[in-house]
Amino acid sequence: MAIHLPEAEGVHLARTLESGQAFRWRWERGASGRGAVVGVIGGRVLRILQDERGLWLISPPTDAARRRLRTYLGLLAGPGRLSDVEAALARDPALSRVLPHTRGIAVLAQDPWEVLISFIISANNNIPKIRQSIEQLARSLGEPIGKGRHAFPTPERLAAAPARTLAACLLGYRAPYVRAAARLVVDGRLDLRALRRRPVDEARETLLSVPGVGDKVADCTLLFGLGQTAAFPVDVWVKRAVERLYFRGRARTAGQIRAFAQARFGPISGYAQQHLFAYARAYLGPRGARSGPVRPGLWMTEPPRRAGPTPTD
DNA sequence: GGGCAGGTGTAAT
DNA sequence: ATTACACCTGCC
Repeated sequence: MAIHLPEAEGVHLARTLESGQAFRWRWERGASGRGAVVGVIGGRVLRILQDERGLWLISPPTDAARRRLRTYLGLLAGPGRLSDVEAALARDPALSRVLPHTRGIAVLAQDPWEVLISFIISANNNIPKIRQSIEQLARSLGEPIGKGRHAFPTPERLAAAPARTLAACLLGYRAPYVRAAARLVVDGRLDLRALRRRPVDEARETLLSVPGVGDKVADCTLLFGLGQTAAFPVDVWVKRAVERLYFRGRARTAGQIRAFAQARFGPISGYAQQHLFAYARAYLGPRGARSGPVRPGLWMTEPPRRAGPTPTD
């Protein structure tokens, strides 16, 4: 029998799992949020569902899995209830117009090792291929865990993988980065669990020393893997969104965008980033064109009024 | 086919 | 400190 998670009220499962934080979830019937979704958390296969009555853990129906899921959804740690975070964000005029279309995006608390490698792979790549590479990595190097799924590869397995195996995962020029990162962990020179206890700036500097990790990947690791909800990863989409919503469409550097967001959103910058990313993906085309929805997400409703939120300054 | 895709490393100002 | 440029690979 499925287990209900009343504490997940306010979480929009489809928006959360399709927000580009995690890459290993698969919908069983379309991506609309109807139907169950299957993924891997902590080396276990979980099947979950959200309907009008709430969020359900279908399998395995155990208390251990329930705790695992609750942690994963960020319902334990974090800056507070999702609705409180969103209420705070809604005090921002631009975000107040975005939020009705993006509400319910949780910031996941994932394994920092998996996040680090996944986002090294994400660099200059596209999402379908990122997913494919990660899944292939799991199939070829990860422990089988049933239902045709595999755990994310351990640092040891990844560090020891032959070059041809990584090539077969279509990592391309990122393969050496992935292997080097794995080696750092295996050698004990990169302790991701210890990073969780370090000040955010120090953790960031450490991550930046890892091959293949720049500002964006470091911030993704901080936000999705190390519980640093103040982190604000700036990718092309978020850059477009912020330029459009806050700088009248004028170009800004990624550094300027990041500094702006930190000052404006503080400890919940990461949540703001998720909403801005979702907004941009759904409504902003390449180079911030006003051509309307480019990829109308199935979970999106109608676009924001007219051409979208207006600049505030 | 040149450009793009959730950027980063490197060499050059 | 800032700015070009190349880059695996698949897709348009």
